Amino acid sequence: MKVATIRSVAELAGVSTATVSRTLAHPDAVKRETRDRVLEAVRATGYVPNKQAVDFRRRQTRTVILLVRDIANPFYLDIYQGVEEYAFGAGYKVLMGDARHDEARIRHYVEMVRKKQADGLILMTGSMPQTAEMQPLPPTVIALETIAGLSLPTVAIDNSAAARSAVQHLLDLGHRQIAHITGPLIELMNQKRHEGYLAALTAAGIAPDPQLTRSGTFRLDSGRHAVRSLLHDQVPFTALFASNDEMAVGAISELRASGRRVPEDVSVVGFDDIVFADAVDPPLTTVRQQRRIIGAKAMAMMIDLLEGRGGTARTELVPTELVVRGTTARLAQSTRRKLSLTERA
Amino acid sequence: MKVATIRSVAELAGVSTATVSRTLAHPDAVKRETRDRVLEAVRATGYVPNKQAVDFRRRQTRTVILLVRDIANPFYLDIYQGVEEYAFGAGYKVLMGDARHDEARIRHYVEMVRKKQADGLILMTGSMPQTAEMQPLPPTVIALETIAGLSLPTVAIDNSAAARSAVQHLLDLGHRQIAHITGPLIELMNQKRHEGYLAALTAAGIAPDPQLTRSGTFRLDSGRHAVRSLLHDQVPFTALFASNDEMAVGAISELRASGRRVPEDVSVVGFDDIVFADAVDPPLTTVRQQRRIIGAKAMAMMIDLLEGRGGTARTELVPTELVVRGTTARLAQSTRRKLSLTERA
DNA sequence: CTGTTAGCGCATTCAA
DNA sequence: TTGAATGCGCTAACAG
Repeated sequence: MKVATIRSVAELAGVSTATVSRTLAHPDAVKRETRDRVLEAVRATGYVPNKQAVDFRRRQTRTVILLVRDIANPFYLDIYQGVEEYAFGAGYKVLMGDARHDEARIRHYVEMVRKKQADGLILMTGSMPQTAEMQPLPPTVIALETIAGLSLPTVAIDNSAAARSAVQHLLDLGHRQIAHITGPLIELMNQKRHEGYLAALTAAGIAPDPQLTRSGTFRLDSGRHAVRSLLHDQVPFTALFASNDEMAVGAISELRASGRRVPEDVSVVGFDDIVFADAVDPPLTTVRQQRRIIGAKAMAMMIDLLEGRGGTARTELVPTELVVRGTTARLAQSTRRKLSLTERA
Repeated sequence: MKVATIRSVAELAGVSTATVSRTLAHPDAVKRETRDRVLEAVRATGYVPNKQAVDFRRRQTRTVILLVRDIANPFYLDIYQGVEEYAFGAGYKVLMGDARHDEARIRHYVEMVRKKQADGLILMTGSMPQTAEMQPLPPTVIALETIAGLSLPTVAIDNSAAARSAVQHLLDLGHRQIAHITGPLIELMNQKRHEGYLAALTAAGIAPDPQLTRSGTFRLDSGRHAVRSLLHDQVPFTALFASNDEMAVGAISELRASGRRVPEDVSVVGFDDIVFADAVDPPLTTVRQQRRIIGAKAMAMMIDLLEGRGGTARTELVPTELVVRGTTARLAQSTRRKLSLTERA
């Protein structure tokens, strides 16, 4: 089937293609009468401007790549939603790219910008190849990550403060022996969360016990493993802070398997507030990251960057929020007594 | 910063732009010596072909739109992964569009194909506006859905057989009073699942009790509501089949709240095998849909369609699989006795 | 095997 | 206010 082009419209309306173009882009630069004739011809032909040609001509793609660590992680879905929503409104498209911790894939997506398949890059990976051929960097915004050696517009949360509030909640409930399952500590984000944990304890006059910290991988199983290892080492604890919800869920499952109840015997706090945090039983107390807002903000910064309102590399903080649900409870007297006995023994 | 074009490469190599183009696209249609000179010039200039120009010239976008009902549903994420993976390998891009049960949004994404922003459409919505201006339809593949009045290449599962296997599992465990929480029955998919449920019962010589069927919305809460309404109506049941996992999780949570244990008092089977099916406690018995495979297959069909190996509108079935985990158990003697007493009373 | 030519569909000068 | 002319960057006839 033949698609109408600007030429066919121009011929039908008896004007030049330039006038058709103008009528559609700047209607008030065209005499009323001409405009009506053109619009009528547009209607008659069913003409729809070929966006590919328009974008080519304007040397823009109106496409942004959202590059994430792992596309299968629902966490990024919410981010994507925020990005897409904002982009949709502004007439942009969003391509989600899966980095998979694979340099080649990352490189591929960065290359897409050079190949004019996208205008910019929202990075949610912890790294980026910085070879010479990657220079200069495309318009880039970073979300929730930090990339060593790069200073770019960033939307972030205060990981340390967020972790601290989670641990403070446990302290407020009377807990003193609080374990931490961290994320991979190579990443600054996870170091920050651990710092927050330590800071909360220290501020409460508790000397952090290194035995209480176990490092995980963010995967559910690593939450299980961490608990198993804590129990194996017979480290007493009445509460546990996990640096993400999946590990928290894994931890709870392992605690149960060992005969401990949550929250009666052990309180658990997660991080992220993923979709299922509210659905597990009991519903998970956790630190909420407003992912859609984070996504939308990143896209907004991206558009600023692309459309010249760039400003300098600033960082915008999105607030987090502790959501108290069913996995945390006041430290029970009995537990407290039992533990003191254990300690004395 | 200036980007090298094919012209600059041609000048540096002392050849025509056509030769540069050829060298890159059909290397062996070029004399060895020339080729080397061109490649050297490419290296020297850091030339990368402008994909936008290439695609424009070839009137293709190498982009496919994956249009889903609700982008926030992690279910589609796995589909997306399958689609993206296959597309990545074939040099295609994938744009995920959010239909949100909104005709206007659907129309928008269908329009994108007409505007040459995408080559084709993978539909995962239950409907599609079929106004005159939407004709003719763009290259379209349907996944896991059926759209009334449209006969298009489709990748599907056998919903009826899958549901039947789930219910058969419950029958095998000795259950006779099996409830079904359906998805929205306007959709063929959900009718089919309900048919499978009925067929399994009938084949086992059980007359289905309409009271045991409750319709849900696929959302977690509707699982809760369905159970609440079953209990309120005092319909006895020892097992429950939910047409998706979220409703199953909601149902379990409500069963627990009412003092019933899963699976000791009530067995539960879900549908989908979403990421969290394995993480809830106890892990959910469910029907697995191989979503990545479904996605990949849909993309494969799309490419066939676009690249002319189209064939006719065929349907490919992807097998499902019952995954037995912890929420189903043999009907307990005690329960059986209690129920008979109830029935007699 | 290579160069010349001719667009793809559109937006944007520049003149009129 | 409008039209003619130009070219974005590239590929694909066609001729040589």
